[in-house]
Amino acid sequence: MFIIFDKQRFYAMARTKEFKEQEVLQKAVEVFWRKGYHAASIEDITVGLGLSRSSLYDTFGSKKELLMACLHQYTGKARQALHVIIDLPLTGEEKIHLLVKNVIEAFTTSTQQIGCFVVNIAAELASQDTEVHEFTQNNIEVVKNMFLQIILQGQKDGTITHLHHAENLAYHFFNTYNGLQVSGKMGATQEILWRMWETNNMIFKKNHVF
Amino acid sequence: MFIIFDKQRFYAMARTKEFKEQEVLQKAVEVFWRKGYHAASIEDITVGLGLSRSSLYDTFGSKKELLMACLHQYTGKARQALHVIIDLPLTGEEKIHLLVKNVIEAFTTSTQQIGCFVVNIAAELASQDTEVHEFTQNNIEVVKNMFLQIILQGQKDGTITHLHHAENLAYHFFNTYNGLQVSGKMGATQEILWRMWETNNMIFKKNHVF
DNA sequence: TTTATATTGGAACTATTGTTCCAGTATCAT
DNA sequence: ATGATACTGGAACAATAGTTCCAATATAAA
Repeated sequence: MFIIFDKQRFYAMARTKEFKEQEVLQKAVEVFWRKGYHAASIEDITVGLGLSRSSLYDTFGSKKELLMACLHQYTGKARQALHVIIDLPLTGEEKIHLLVKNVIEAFTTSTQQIGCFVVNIAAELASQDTEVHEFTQNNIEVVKNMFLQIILQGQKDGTITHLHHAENLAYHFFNTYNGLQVSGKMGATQEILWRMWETNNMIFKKNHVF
Repeated sequence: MFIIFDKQRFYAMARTKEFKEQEVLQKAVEVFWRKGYHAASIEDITVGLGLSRSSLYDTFGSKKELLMACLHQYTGKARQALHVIIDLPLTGEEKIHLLVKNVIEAFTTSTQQIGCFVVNIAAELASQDTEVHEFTQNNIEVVKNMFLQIILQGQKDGTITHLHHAENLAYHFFNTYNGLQVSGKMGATQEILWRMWETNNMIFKKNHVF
C-alpha cells in the first residue's frame, strides 16, 4: 500500500491483496516442481494457486518472472532447512549422513519422485536461458559454502578427513548430492541410492597414499 | 517395402523413403537435446530434420514416439562410444579418468552447455511419464554394467581398489558421472568440475580402515 | 457516506501447439 | 509404358498456449 500526493490531499489506495504472496509462491513452486516449466500451463498454475489470471499477472508479471520468484522461494526455504541441520548438535559426519538420508528417503517416501527443483529446472532451462543459468551458477557457490561449514566442523571434530582441502570436499559432496537427485529421478531404488553413496569412502587408486 | 497379395497378382509398393531414418533420428536427438522435450515444437523438429509434418508423423507416429526413438538412438550411440573406450589399451583407472575428462571437456569445448541428453530428459519427464521412467531406470543398469567392466579390469590390473565391491564402485561412479553432467549444466567451470572429481579419493571418515 | 483505486473473475485475443488430411508426385514391379 | 501405391508438401484442424483487457467488486481513508 502506498500513498499518492495530489492537490494537497492524500488519497490512500484501497483494498489489500486477498492472498499472501509467500503462500501463493509456495504453491507455484509445487506446480513447477511437479510438472516442469514448459509443461506447466497458466491454467495449471491458476488452478494450483487458486488465483485468477489477472491477479497472477498483476502480481508476478509473467510466467518466466514467476519461475524466477519460485527459484528464490525454493532455495530460500532449502537454505533455511540446511541451516537447521547445520545448527543441530551432531558431528560433521553425522550431518553429512543426515543430508544424504533426507534425499534418499524423499524419493521413497513421496509417491512422486520429483527430485530437486533446482536440478530439474537447470536440466530443462539452464542451457537456454541466461537468467536461469546465472541463478544456478550462483547457487552452486552458495550451497557449496554451506556444505563447507559442515565439512570444516567435521575436520575439527575429527569425523571428516583432513587429507583433502575442505572446499574440495564440499564441491565433491555437492556433486554427489546432485547426482543422487538425478539417480533417484531416474528410478534408482533406495537400496541402489545407498550403494551409490556408501562407496563414497572409496579410492580409485589402489596405492593412494594417506 | 512389403508385398500385397491381391487377386493372384503381386503389387509391389512404390517409392522408397527419401531420407535415412538413422540420419534423421540423429538430427531429432540434437533438437530435443538442445531444446528439451516440451520446448521443442513440431515446427522446430521439421525444420531441424528437413522433413514435412506428414513424413514425420508417418515415420515416427507422434512427438512422444519420436522422443522414445531418440532416447534409443542416443543411448545406442553412447554405448557404442563407451565400448570403444572399454576396448582401448588402457588401465581401468585410465579409462575412468578418460570418461571424466570427456564429460568435463564437453562442457567447455561446445559453446552450448547442454549436458547429457538422458539426464535432461529424466529431469524433465521421468516423474511424469511412465515410459520415460522405465527407460531411464533400465538405463541405470545398462550403463552401470558397462562401468562395471572397467572397474573389474582395474581391480585386475591393480589400478582400482579392491576395498569395495566392484558393483558398488560402478554404481558410485555412475552417480558421480551424472552429478558432473548436472553440475556442468548448472554452470560449474572446468576447474570446479575437476575439483568435484579429483576429491573422489576422499574418505569422509577420518579413521576409516583400509 | 463518499471517493479513489487496487483487486477480482472471466471474456477475449493472438499465436502456436500437436495432429490430420489430401491432392499431387515419384517410383517400383510388371 | 502402365498400374499400384508410398511419399511429399502444404493447407487445415481443433485445442491450447501465454497474455491482455475490462467491467464489476471491495476496501481503506477522508
